[in-house]
Amino acid sequence: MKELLKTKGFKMTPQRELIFSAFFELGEHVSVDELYAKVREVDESVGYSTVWRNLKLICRVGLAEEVNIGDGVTRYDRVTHDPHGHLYCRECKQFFEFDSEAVVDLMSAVADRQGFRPEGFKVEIDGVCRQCLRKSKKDNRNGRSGRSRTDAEKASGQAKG
Amino acid sequence: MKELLKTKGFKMTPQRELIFSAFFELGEHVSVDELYAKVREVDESVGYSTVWRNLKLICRVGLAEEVNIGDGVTRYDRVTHDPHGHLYCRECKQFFEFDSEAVVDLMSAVADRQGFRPEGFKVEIDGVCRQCLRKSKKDNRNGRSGRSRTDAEKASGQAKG
DNA sequence: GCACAAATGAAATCGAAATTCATTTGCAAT
DNA sequence: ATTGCAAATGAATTTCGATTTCATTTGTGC
Repeated sequence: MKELLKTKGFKMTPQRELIFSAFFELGEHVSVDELYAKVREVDESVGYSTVWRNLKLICRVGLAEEVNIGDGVTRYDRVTHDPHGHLYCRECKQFFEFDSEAVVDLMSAVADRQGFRPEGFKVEIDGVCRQCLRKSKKDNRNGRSGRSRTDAEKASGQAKG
Repeated sequence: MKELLKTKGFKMTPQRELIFSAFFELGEHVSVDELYAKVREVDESVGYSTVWRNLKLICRVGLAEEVNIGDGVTRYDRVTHDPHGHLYCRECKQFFEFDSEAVVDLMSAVADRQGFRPEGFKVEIDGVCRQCLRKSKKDNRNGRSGRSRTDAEKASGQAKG
């Protein structure tokens, strides 16, 4: 690791070491804030911008890549040997992963057909996960209803959503 | 269209009508700014927030959905009957599209396997498009080189990227 | 040790997204 | 056509994540 950085002209500092290892201890889909919190558990003095810059650095050297699901927060995924896609549950806001040889094959087939050189892909399926499906079924049985705001009310910017 | 809105409790206004039709005149991957510009060509008095809110409304009623490629700008895609994926060229920053029955099938297969109810999916392949591949080959032949900044220089936040 | 580029931390800045608020407008019921 | 009122509008503002600035400190090669 240290060598990977050195050969590219980067220095190794205590903060950097801490940030890197913290990133790899956390799972996938790490946001800057999450990483920052994790790092601060160990060393209170590390600055936010240092965490941010090092997260970018981790990407730059090819150990992670950005993931965007559209909630306004960029997350970072460790680059593994097996590419994967994401299932995102709209109810519980959680990520699930899936690996699929088939997806990879399909992606390259599609790219090939258009003379496109693929360098990476992102596959995201939005929906509702098993747990939440169960839960909402139960809620329906118990007769949960009560809508408080009309569609129009929600659409206008009059209240926090 | 007018009816679709009415049934959901929304009113039709001149601005809304203009914004909706402008959105559908523009192609895919429309940003708020693009739509705003388009709308202002016709009516100088329409406000930015009105455009923004109506673009959200278009999504809310299911006629469009957000697309995020990670460049910090949210774009909106018209929802068509045939779902599609995106090819994004890292060189020219352009989008290309592809349709594929196979992708859809694969997506639902993956979701099924995990008891996940899919409501939508996003497939993005990043890479380099045909044109840019050609261009970079040519550049190489002409001996373009010259690096001005080290990796470390680019990684630190000292200069605009 | 010395030189010097790289790295750091605090604060400032940027920009897209979202909201506030005073005012206007669509439209359903008179 | 008038009226009541929620929805819609536009300008300005706020929010908030991402990114940069800058003065200072720190690694590394010599």
